[in-house]
Formats: sequence, structure tokens, C-alpha cells
Amino acid sequence: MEENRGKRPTLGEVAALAGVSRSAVSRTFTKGASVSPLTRSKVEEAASQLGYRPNLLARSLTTRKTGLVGLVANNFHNPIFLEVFDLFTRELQREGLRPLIVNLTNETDALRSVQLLLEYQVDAVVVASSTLPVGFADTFAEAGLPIVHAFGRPGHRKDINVVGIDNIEAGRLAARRLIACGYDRVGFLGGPEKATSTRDRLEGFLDVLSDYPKIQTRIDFAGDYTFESGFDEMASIILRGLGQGYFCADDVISIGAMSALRRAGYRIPEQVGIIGFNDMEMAGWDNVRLTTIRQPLGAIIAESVNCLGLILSSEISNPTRHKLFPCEVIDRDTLPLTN
Amino acid sequence: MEENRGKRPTLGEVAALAGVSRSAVSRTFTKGASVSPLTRSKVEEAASQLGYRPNLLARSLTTRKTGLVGLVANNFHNPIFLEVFDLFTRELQREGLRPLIVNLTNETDALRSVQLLLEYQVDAVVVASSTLPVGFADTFAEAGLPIVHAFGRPGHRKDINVVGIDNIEAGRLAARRLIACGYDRVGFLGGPEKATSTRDRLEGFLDVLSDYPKIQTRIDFAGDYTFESGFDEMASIILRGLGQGYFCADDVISIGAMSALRRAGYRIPEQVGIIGFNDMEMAGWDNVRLTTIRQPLGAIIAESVNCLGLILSSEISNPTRHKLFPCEVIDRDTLPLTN
DNA sequence: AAAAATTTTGCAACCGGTTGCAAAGATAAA
DNA sequence: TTTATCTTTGCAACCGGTTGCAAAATTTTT
Repeated sequence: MEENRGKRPTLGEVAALAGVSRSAVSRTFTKGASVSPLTRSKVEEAASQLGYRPNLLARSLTTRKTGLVGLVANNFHNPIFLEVFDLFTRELQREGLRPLIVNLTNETDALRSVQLLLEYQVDAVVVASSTLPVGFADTFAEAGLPIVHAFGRPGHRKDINVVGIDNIEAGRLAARRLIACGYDRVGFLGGPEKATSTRDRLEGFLDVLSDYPKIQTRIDFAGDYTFESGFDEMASIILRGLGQGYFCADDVISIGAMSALRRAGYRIPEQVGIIGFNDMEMAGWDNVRLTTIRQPLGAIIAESVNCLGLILSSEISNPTRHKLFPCEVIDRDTLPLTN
Repeated sequence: MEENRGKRPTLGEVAALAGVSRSAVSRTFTKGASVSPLTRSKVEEAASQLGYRPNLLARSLTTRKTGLVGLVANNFHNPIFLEVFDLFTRELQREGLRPLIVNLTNETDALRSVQLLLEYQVDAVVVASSTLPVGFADTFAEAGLPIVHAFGRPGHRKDINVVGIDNIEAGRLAARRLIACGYDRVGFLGGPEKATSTRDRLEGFLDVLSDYPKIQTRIDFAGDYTFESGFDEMASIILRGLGQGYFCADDVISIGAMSALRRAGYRIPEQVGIIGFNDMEMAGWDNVRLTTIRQPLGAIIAESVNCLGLILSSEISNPTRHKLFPCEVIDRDTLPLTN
């Protein structure tokens, strides 16, 4: 396992040293190819002597598989995304795929990013976001790239696989939980107003509440998934007239909102109840103890990567797969207990 | 800008359509090459008609530049790393580089990851970790890859560029801040015991305290940078005899430690003081308000990427660059105020 | 032992680009 | 107009691999 400082050995050099043809070397490194045990051992000896490793990029030229997968996201501020990255990178690695990550935060020119991924010949793209503009993922599909949209909403296109949660049902879950507290003035403090996830949760939320006409319902939106956004929006709600219980679009927003409430002198959950969304790790910490709705991150991401694996391994263009997982209320200390 | 569903057009096809040679097409897409305005426009017309984009992987074969940079990390649980990723990916994108990320969490076979990066012909590697075993980065350097170790400690090797903080000085900072509180029993609650960052901070910490022989100093280590680790270690400290002020290796550990303290009935900062490390975003939240030491993340990462850019642009093998930034105490509510 | 079937091997072409070089074309100088 | 200089162009070889195909080597069958 010689180190050769800089210059890396090539197939040809290994072939020369082993005294065989270049094809023979190529074959010993391509699984499923036929090489005699003798040749193989000669090649392996020579290869390890030179420290040879195949150039995957050159290989991709003929195989048309790079093993690269674009991982596109636009939320690098929400702690939940660290978990998302951790899971995605690990799962992809397990499938022998390398994530090429694209950070769309503050990116004006999203199309340029798409082109970049195309130029790098990624085998597929994972879009991990619930807040990208509708139609963003289409660009990839139109370029003929296999794509799975994690945390997305099943849409019109047959060629975009979606794995995520049932946001409508999640909205219902939240509404029911607030109703169970006996509130008669509740609020929906959503994320970005145009995000599909926000709209779907709102739909479910209102769906349940429409059966309780006596309960007054207020709707507000935080601009983004940040502490400040939650804080500011709740501060403004306080001025305009506070309800008793709120469903916040996200745990970080919840924490911002709770800070605004506490600063204004309200006690949680005695005077105002909060239910968040995501169940990020910190939600369970002693000084937070946020009641929230958990989305099954691990399952979503495992399914996304499985789906990807399936598409990539089968030559046939796959049947579209949509999979939405159910969410679950995690009861902690920011809503009064019922029953 | 025709879409052609799947099959992507190649140089040759563009050349044919434009009625020029393949070289001409290549040249219009390589900046700095000489093409007449007429040819260029013919090529551009044909290219956009076909929706042509060069294959960067094929190009890399001859140019020996892939634009890929390995980004290796082993901490996907600490919120501070989300900020690190955000900054790194953005800065790299700004330099026209694509991060190929390697998640070393729970990875038994780190060497395999190194090989993978080599097989993908990355132009350079960024190791972003203060807890990888000493000598880990060496592997890359030995393979002749330019490397910058962010959050590392300058070491013996001349070919490893290090950008980070002065951990020894940071340890001093913490010690002085605790001493200023008038404590006579202080503690160091470090991160992983063998990590260079832990050892350096401890060195600085003890260095200052050695001038105060009357102050009793206790030293403990948390196994990793997690809430549980901080909680458990502090719980055990409580049993063994509690001091008055602690320097915790990390904000998350601090929060775990504080939970243990509060559960045991101690008030912070009245009975026990805590100073953390990192100043992650949450440290400033209303229900945390952690006094901590901030490392200048933005500066470190910008410098790391600049350093990389320099190495990659200059053909000459670069002069080694080490750069350590100073840290800063951020006073909040977990240490009594002095002055 | 010869014929048939199977496996292993190397040749040569190809994947999608780049680039040194010499010829062709354009421009400037004589 | 002729000659010298500079720019643009295409040819062909190359980057580091893979692969279809036919020949060579080996194994199996008769």
C-alpha cells in the first residue's frame, strides 16, 4: 500500500505492473465481471502495491452512474434540520450514495443550482423542504432526473415521488388537542403563508373546528421558522387580543411565541396553552418541556432513501410512490393535561 | 432552451448543430479560451437550443479539477453544527466549490471514507471537528490532498492548514470569569477527554488557576457533547460534592448540567454558576440566557474557505497557514455579574 | 483423443470533454 | 501588392475508465 505523494496511479499502470490488460484490471474492480482467480490476485497485488483506487468520475462516463445525489434544502436555521441532515447523510451513505448538498438559504437563483446538479451528473435529487415554492421540484423532473421530495405534498406530477407527513391530519390532531383543553378561543400560528405544509395544516385545523362553531378561531402566520418570527408574531397577537390556546407551526416558533407571552406576564400553560410542531430534541429539555406534534423523521427519511434506492436499481422507470406518515401528539408541559 | 427528456445533449451534438468543430464548442465554454465572436454566438445559439450544459465530470478528467470538496464532520447532534454547515456550504458555493459531505458519526471505518473522497477526486478536504482522533487529517495529507482542518489544533504536520480558536486562551478566559465571581471552589466540566480542544482549554484553565492556590479546582469530563452527557456528569458531581462555578465544554452540555442542578434544587446563578462554550443560537433564548464563550464561527469558516481558495488557485504548494481566532465572553444570566 | 461448450482474455472503440499543434484566415506592416 | 504577425480553427491525441466482440484458453462431453 505504497503512498505516491500526489500523483495517483491509474488503471494502465496497475495493468502494466500486473502484466495483464487494462480490461482485466477494470474487471477485477467491477463487481459481477468475469476474471479468473489467478488474474484477480495478480491485479489485486499490483493494485495494493501502488495504492490504486478507481476514479469514480471516469467510470461514470461510461456507466452513467455517479453515485452522487443532490440534497437540496433551504432551512439551515432550524435545529430539526440537523437531525434531517444526520439521517439523510447516513442513510445515503448506507446505500452507497454520496450527498452533494445545495444550500438554498437566501438563494436568489435557484435555477442555477439545478443546473449545477445537472452538470455534476447526479443520479437523483432529494428535495428536503416543505417551504420551497410549488413547482420547484418540477425543474428536476423535467430534466429527467429521478426525484424524491421529502416533506412535500403529493402533487399533480407523476414523476415526483413524495414522502412526508399528512399535514391535514396533523392540523386536525392539533385542533382536537386544543379543543380537549376546553378552550373557546384558539389560534393557528402558522409558518410561511404560501407553504403547502402551512396551508394543509390549516385546512385540517379548520376542518375540525368547523364542527365547533362556538369556538372562536384566529389565524396568523409567522414569516419564517425562527425564534424572532414567533416572538414578533405573538407579541402582535397579544396587542390585538389573546386567545387561550395556540397551535404553532414549529417548535422554534413556539419557543419564540412563549417568550413573548412570558415577557408580557402570561403563565404557560395556566393562562395560555401552546402546542408546537416537530418535536425537535430541545423540545424535551427540562427548561422547555414543549407539548408538540412529532413527525416521524427517521421513518420519513428511511423511506425517502429506500424509494431512491429502488428507482436507481430498477432500470424501468418506477411507479410513482407517495407515502405520508401519521404524526403523534407528544404531551409535555405547555398545554394543560386533559382527562 | 429545448427540454429533451432524459438524454442530455453532448458537445458533439452542439458542434454539429452549430456547424463548427467540437473544439470550438469546448472553447466557448472554457473561460479564457480564444473563440471569435461569430463562432461563439453560433455555438451559444445551438447550445441553448439543445439545452446543453457541459459535463463537469468529463471535464475534470483532463483539467484535474472537480470543484468538489470533501466536508468531513462527526458531530451531527450539536446545534452549533447546523450553523457550521450553513456557513460552510454557503461559503464554498460562493467560491464555486461543491461540498461532498461525509458524516463520520458512529463511523467505525473512517479510512473507508477517506478512500471514498479520493475516488471522487475531491480537490481538497475540509475537516470540521475538534474531536476527531489526532492523526485523522494526516491520511488526507499523505494522499497529497490539500486540507484545512477547521476547529483543529496546529500540529506537527506542515501540510495541514489549521483554522480555529485559541483554546488555551479560551480556557483562561473562563477561569478568569469564574474567579471574578469570587468563587473558591470551581470546576472544569470538559468534553471528550482525549480531544485536543478539551485538553487545551483545560491547560489554559489550570494555568490561570495555578495563580490562585486557595481556589479548589475539580476536573471532570463529559463523554460527548450531548444533553444527557452533561446531565449525567453533573448529577454525579452533585453526589460527589458540588462546587460553586463550572466551566462547561459546550452549551448543550451546560444545559444538561443545569437541568441536573435545577432538579436537585439548586438555583442558578445564585447557588451555582455556569459558563458554557460556543454561544449557539439557543443560548440567547429567553428561557436559557446562558453565559458562555463565543467562538467566532463566521470568521473561522470564512478564513477556512479563503485558505482553501488560495491553495486551489495557486499552483504552487502553499505556505502553511495557521490562524487562531480569539474568543469572547458573552455575559447573560447563568453567572453572577461582577464589577 | 477429438469435438463441443464454456470461460477468460485482450483489442479497440467509446464515454464527454480538453488541448498542443499546425494550417488557415485575418490584420498589420512594408 | 507582398510579406510578416497575430488570431482563430480543426485535427487528433489524450484524460481514466468500461464493454462488445472475437480469439484463446480451459473445461466438459462424447
